[in-house]
Amino acid sequence: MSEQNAAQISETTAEQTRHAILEAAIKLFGEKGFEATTVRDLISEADVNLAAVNYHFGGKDGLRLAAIDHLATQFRKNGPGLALANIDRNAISTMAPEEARESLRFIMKTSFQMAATKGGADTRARYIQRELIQGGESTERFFEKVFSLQFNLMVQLVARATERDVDEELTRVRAINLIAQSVFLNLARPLVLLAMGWDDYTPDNVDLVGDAFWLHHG
Amino acid sequence: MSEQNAAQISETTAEQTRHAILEAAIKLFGEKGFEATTVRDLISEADVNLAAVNYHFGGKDGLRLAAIDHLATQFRKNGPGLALANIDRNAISTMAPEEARESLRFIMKTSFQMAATKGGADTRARYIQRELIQGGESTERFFEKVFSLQFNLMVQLVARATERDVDEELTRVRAINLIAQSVFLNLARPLVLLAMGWDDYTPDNVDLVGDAFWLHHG
DNA sequence: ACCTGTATCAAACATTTGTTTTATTGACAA
DNA sequence: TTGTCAATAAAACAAATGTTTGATACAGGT
Repeated sequence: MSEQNAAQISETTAEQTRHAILEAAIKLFGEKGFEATTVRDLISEADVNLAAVNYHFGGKDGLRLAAIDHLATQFRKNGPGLALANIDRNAISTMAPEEARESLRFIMKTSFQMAATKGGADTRARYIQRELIQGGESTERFFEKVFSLQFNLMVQLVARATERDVDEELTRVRAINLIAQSVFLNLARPLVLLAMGWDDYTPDNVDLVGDAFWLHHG
Repeated sequence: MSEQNAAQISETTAEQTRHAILEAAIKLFGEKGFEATTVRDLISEADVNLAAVNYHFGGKDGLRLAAIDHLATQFRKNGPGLALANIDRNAISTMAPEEARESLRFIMKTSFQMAATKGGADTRARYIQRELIQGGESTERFFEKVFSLQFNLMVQLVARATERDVDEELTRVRAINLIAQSVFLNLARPLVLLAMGWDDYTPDNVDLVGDAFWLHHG
């Protein structure tokens, strides 16, 4: 166990810096965007040495990809996956439309609430949503690691809610349009606050938004 | 008229460079983002001298604001405002719900179609949508110059479609959620294409999307 | 005690980036 | 022709940025 201990101990302290850098990356990339965030911003936020980013992640671009993986792990545990986890996946195919709609509304409210609430979850969500629109490798990585699974569950629920088939493109686009509403309200927060005349997303505001999503079928 | 002519002629050629730079800015800011676009990228795209950006707009930041103003003008003529223009604004308040819904669907289809179709309009839309999420001065500028007017019309239509009051916050959020769907499908195009298994927004795809927006009331 | 390899640190490096400077052009008026 | 002034062009500048280098600390194994 000797060499394991050696590895363990050194990796433990190293893991702290790795973690600090990843958290800083998610925070700053989410707030200001990837290009606008400098390596010196990152190491200042994480309180580590300048060379640490290159040493541990091979560079700024490497950090970007590592941050997605890091986030994907967290996201599966604490993200909207949590809301989806309460749904019995095997039961979806036999759900009544009304029940599927209720599940969808619950998921929408919960995921938006988590994303909009201050305290870490919001910057994480903001980072993810920035990557979504970026295109390129990071978007593909995020899609397969995080988005794909949950999206398919949404599609199944929408299919039941609208009494249509899961394979229909219309069903899939409708699922996207549900996600769009939640994402936009977070990503375009500055504009939404202006349009609503709000100063911030208060609990009351979040409640109201949760009831305003369009999700009935036509 | 002598000094006017002098001004006119020189301003004419100068206006060409101004215009070329503005178009390049909208294109590149939309494609890559503001920070990721260098002044040298811009002058290369516009085929003008390096100093031209600073000479005409005072700097990269000045160009950003000027591009919004430039876009606001075009947008009022050729943007979604066109779709809204077909609606008799005075008639909205007495519209039947069904008629208001039809108007909304028409606006959604038309504006998405224009934004998704290649040929200039798409990069313009992408630029606008990037500014929306940016925050800060540019977002405020865009909100008051472009978004505000059209948003209020949407609110009025949603109010009629859902038979609720224009002053209700629920009505306003619902209007935002309509816009969200169209914006997201354009802005998150890389993700949407992955999720749908599409290569691009073909006319058929655009048609399908146009029918998939959620806008019935509940 | 000595060696080994990982991790951290300060300093420096090579580019890139936004901006400025200086010179030149070209059109129009006198 | 000559002078004037807005516009353009090429070169240079200073600051910022991602990355690399060489030295040092330090823990664990021999």
